Amino acid sequence: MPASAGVRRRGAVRSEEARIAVLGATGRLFATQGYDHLTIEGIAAEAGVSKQTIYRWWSSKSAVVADALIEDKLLPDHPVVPDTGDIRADLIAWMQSLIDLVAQPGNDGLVRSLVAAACESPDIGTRLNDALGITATVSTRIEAAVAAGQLPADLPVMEFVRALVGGFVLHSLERSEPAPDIAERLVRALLH
Amino acid sequence: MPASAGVRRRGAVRSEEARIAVLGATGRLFATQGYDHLTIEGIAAEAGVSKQTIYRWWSSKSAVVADALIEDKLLPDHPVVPDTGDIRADLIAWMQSLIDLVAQPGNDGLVRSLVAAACESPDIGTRLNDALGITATVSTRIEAAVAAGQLPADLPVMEFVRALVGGFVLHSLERSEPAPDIAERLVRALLH
DNA sequence: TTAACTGGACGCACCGTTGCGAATTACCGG
DNA sequence: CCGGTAATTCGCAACGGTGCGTCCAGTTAA
Repeated sequence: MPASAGVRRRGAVRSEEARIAVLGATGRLFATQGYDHLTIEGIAAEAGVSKQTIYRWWSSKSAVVADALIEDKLLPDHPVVPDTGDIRADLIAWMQSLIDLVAQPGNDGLVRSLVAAACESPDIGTRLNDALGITATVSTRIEAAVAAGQLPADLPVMEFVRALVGGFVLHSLERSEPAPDIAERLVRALLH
Repeated sequence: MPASAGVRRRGAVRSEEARIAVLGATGRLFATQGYDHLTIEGIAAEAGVSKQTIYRWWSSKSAVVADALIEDKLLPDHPVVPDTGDIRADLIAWMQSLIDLVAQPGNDGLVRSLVAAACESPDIGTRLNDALGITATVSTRIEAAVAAGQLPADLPVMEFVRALVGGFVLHSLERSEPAPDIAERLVRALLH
């Protein structure tokens, strides 16, 4: 009798090795080529796996990317918001580290790729938030500032975070020359 | 002798008719299918034009889209920021009309398509700003508010606009249930 | 004469699907 | 306990379809 309540399955079991290989290959190709040049056939080749194995378990390119995102195969470590008690300085420092991150060579198209992926699939958009933890880490810091009386109690935290991140995203998409004080200006636009 | 200083060209001249047809077809297909399902072959067929004619004058899909954007073939009329003297109310009204615009049936994927296009081509991102006039119309209103003393004199206007629009974009990408007071909350996140 | 146009064809890449043989794993009757 | 059978996985290979970007031939217009 099966230990679990699930119906007993018959036949070969899913290859964990193949699953890992696919997600790893997706991460590597995503990093080097970006989202839009990512292909199922390319992933299959890189992973040393048959195309059918991918189609059996994932419904689309965006589904694979979403899973790779969850398993942290896609992104380098992302900065967390510091908490020195000075909300403005903390946000500026965090924003600056974000900007430095995407300014590193090899990360040119990172934001672009992530946004493109989010455009294609509703899942990715929401999972991006969860996986990156951006919303979580920033909003807890904001709420702490609200509790400390540094920000008004009725501040719509969710929308504040969205405006902050959205400003960063638009800035990245414009690919303009990065003004050195852009982090400070962006935060000051929100905290005046 | 040619009137202009340019070297006299021989042979047929570029067909303005074909150019207009291409940009018009691009606008129609963009509206109905969105950016990512837009194809050169589809545009050629819709415009009643040979594929070669498109490739002769534009280098890529994004180039065609960028040109269509410039000629105002892509977007419905976009709202302008009112000026009642109350900056907060004006911004909320404007943001609400933006939200209503993309909430209309048929405009579901509009923001998504525009952002996807902006991801693919640097031109489109910057031209989007110019063509929509978003940056211009909002920032003049903001500057008026600054002049009226309703906003601090050292407010980074550019970044303020980016945060506002960016918040709207991220909200659109998430495709979540649109909270009825989202416009008011977004503006309040910036103006507290 | 020269350049732009149409129409059609090409090879290439990738899509998403299907069929096949081989391997793996549970069940079931002897 | 053992061997057969059914179910399910895998890899390999092919299919038709679509769009890409290019090229060529023939026609039309300055």
